[in-house]
Amino acid sequence: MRRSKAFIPTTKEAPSDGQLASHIFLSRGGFVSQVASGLYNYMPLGKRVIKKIENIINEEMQLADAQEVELSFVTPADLWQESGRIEKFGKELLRFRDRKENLFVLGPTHEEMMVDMVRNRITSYKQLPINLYQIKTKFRDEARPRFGLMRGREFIMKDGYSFHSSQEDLNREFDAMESAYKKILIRLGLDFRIVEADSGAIGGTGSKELMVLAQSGEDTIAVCDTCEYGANVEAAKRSGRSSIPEAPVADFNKFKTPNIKSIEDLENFFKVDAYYTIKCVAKRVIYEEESEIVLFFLRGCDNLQEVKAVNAAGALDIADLSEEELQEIGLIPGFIGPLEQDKAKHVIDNDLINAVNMICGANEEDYHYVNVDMSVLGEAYYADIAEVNEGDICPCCNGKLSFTKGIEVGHIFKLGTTYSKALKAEYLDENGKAQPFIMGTYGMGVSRLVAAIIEQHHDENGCIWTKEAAPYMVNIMISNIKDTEQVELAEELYAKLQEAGVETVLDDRKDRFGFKMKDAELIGFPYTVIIGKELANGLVQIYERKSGENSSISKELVFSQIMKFV
RNA sequence: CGGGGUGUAGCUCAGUAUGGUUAGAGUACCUGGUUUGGGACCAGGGGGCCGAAGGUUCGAGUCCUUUCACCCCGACCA
Repeated sequence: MRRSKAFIPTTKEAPSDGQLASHIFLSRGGFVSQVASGLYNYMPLGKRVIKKIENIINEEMQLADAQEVELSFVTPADLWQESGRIEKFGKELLRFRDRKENLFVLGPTHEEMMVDMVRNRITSYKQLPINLYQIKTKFRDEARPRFGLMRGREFIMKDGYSFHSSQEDLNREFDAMESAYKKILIRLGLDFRIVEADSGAIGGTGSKELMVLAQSGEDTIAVCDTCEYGANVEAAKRSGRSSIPEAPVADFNKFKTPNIKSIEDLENFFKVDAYYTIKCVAKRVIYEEESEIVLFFLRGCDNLQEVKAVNAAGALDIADLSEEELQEIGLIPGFIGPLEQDKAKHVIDNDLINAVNMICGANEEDYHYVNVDMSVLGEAYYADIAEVNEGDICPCCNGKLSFTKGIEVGHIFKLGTTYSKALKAEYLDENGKAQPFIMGTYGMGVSRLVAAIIEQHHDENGCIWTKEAAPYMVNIMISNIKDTEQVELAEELYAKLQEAGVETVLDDRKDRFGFKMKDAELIGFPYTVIIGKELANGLVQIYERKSGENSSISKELVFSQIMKFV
């Protein structure tokens, strides 16, 4: 492409709403432009990068025997009724009616549609397994789109669904998809981690997220410093703590604790580590039809992990509540304890099973119990509801956990029969008996990957594209367009590279050296061939964007050198 | 959905407290010339319903009311 003819509107100035490097540079570099909140146009460079990523996905999916399809973007609301997700998804579903007043939904993900396509067409176990996927625009009416392509409302996603006649076969496919996804991210040059995750509203087990490591990531993940274990904090487990403080010595007693309401107050008052205190986090737990107050008890040094809490309560959601609401049911905020009290449902963290030497609220104004032995509770409801802390011991080895931030670019999980049952999608097994499909689902955010690559690969001057994702591999920069010798060599090299199948831009604009170099750095071509004043000595330079290194080479050798690099 | 902020040239922003020539700057763009190794210089030029609607006033970018859009923090997020 001749730069003089290319539609690549770069700007010196960052958009006023740019927060992240990816947003700023993709916008300044002329890759994307915003049209409304969470909606973006892809300009030529952006479109090329999208295609690069799609091609890699397609190649790896083919190797894994997955078949590409394309489902209608507009989906009948009936299907969403059938699966029950029209309520679950809520306002994120963009709904509208056609001229005949039929209700439709813009697809935010396509489980229902894919199941609908397969049901009554795949009818025998002999036709299984099958893995179908598409790369398609999705729409979720996010409450708050942000960070450019990272969290848009309209976005491009690869979503795949597999159908099986046994759990074992699903497990096999799941592993195959995990390794295919790994390959894709490796090819894109990303530093990532596969972590255990919560499966969210879709339901299912064996949920894993592919996280690109970046400080700007929206997810916090716990990783082990010794083994491969990694998990979203929403799901992270621990086997213990790196150190357990010395236990306080006391007899069981009810103790006057005037106005001592917080864990911090207790620590100071009793001179005891928060580990030996019991914290009560009261929440309103919301179910499909009703809601109730639930008391979550944990060690004072831990925090409630809300996703775990929702799962433990078998709820749809949880919400904060006020002190007044607690008082209404006879609880005294600051002094709530799990003993001799059944004003609301209790969920107690696993780490408190048989815990001893504990201090907890006495359910009486200004009183706490000391030296509580939790085993006196007998049969209580225990669950894992605490968020792991940095320094906790890995559940898989003896390493320590630490936190890092990640961008979720992929999510795979085993759906089981959630959708096939709801939508009555069945096949006949060996015995001629109808069975619901056992399903897996595999998602990868294509447009989000564009942003994730830049989050991980940029510097203060702009984008640094990895080779497999770069919109163009080589930029040939003519320093002085009036120098016919420079122009001739550039044209010759341009023709040769194009013939060799190397995606090349020829910067034949009339601008000056500095301007064109800044522009090349902003766009982030992996290589720029500088044809300039050194040509008088028979030399040109190859500038490598990643290292910033500029190496001189004779004009005769530049073509073969470039071919070696790409 | 709660809290806060911003809408003026393609882009980044002044101007709005205190209403008063023809609404400004930088940058980008067009023409001509100079320049050509790190976002050049000179000269000339085009580009605006000041987010929208209503109101107050002799007069509104500026004051009042309504509304829309976008951004930030939070809630939310397969």
